[in-house]
Amino acid sequence: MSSDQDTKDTSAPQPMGTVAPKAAYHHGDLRAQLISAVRDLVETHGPDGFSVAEAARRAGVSSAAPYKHFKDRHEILRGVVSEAMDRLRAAMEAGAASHPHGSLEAVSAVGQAYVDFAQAEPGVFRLVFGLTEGHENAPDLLAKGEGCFGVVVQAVSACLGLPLGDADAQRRAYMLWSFVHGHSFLTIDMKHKVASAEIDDWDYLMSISRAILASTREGAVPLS
Amino acid sequence: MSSDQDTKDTSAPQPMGTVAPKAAYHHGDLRAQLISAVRDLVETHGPDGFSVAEAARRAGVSSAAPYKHFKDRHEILRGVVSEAMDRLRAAMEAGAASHPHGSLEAVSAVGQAYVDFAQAEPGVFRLVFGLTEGHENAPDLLAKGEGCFGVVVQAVSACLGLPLGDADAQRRAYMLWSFVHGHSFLTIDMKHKVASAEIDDWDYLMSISRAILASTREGAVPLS
DNA sequence: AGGATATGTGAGAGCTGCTAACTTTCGTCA
DNA sequence: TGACGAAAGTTAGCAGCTCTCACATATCCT
Repeated sequence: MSSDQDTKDTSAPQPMGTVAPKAAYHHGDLRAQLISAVRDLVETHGPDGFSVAEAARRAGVSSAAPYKHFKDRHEILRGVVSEAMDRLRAAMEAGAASHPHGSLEAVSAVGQAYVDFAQAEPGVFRLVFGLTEGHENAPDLLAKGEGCFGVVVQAVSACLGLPLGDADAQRRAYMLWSFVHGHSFLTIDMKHKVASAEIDDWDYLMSISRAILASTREGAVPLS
Repeated sequence: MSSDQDTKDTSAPQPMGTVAPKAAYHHGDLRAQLISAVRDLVETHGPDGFSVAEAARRAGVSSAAPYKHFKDRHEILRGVVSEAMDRLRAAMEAGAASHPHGSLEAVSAVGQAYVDFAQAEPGVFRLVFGLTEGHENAPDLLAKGEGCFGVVVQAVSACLGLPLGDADAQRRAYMLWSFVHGHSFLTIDMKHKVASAEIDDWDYLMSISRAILASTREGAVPLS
């Protein structure tokens, strides 16, 4: 029930020519619109500089309306995070798919998608990894997180020619992930500061991928 | 003026035997005590689950008192961050100093200190790297951030036998840092979840350090 | 049609951030 | 020594936010 991000488009009950998103009397899809509004707010005013009241105002409803769709302010945030993780995963998969299966480039592209996301939506990115309240009680978010990690594992395994469950592939995927994650964070934290400024992401990612993956049996990166 | 973290200990004007931090009539060091209270709150209730009212309550003063020391709630947070960065830097330097100068172990120890800090104070750690409001207007925090990075650069440069300004050392230091940063974040985010759980930090860090630093001229990690 | 249900509104309780005006304490200097 | 000004605290209070409750309205199902 209550499927997320319903682009299901309730298909205007009355074909009255109201321009566009004003739509239905009973509003139609407040939920999606609220999430969208909150995403904007988080992006512009930072993760804590958001209020459900303001979001409601932007959606053109009373400040009590949101509570018909979310029990908490935290649940709204979780909704935003959930939607964001879906997009992140999609971007990662698209990145992997845009290069030959099993290639080093495919691995790098997954990382690039990650970095791109962080740079394009730093506020949301921080929100995704800054959730503390309700995080524990949100198995769906954890599942999506593992799903994202799964994309990395898949690309890495393919590149190494190892089966999906392989422990070594898993470890290297984690190494890669923590690398990309850290780079993403540092990048958005001091956007135009410090030495990191003039790093070319793609070269950087390729270097790292090569360093971590290029030599499984040559032991250049001896794990454990 | 208004030096931060004054451990300057106003040395009880009246040597009345009040046990300890109750102290002076005019309270003595509200500022430090507020920062401490907020640190606790951030740690237990998450970065946004803090209120200056609650902090004031804990310090035993009225809810208006904090505004004699900080203009904003944000400024209090910045105070906490500032203090935390001092401790982080001290820990990193201590880590480096506990191993031979220029050794790979010294580099790893810097990373270990970082990870330890993140695990010991996940809330504060997230706060440090999650600040958005006032971050721009806080050159002191940026300076401290670069100071921490400087510790890494120093250890790496020493390990590689390169001068302090060297660009290659700088880049490798950044790689290392982003790695450690990412690992720290992922570790605290899914403390007891996902594959990463049973990673031994020290082995992990040594592997990474070796991979990134061991071969400057052999080009195992060809940068740019 | 008619009730059940989902989705909206308005009023309001309780908390918070922050300011203003007042009071107490401390340091300082004539 | 005592008066004065600044520092540091207090109470009162406004505005804004979260969330709830009772009520209104639109939609759906039979």
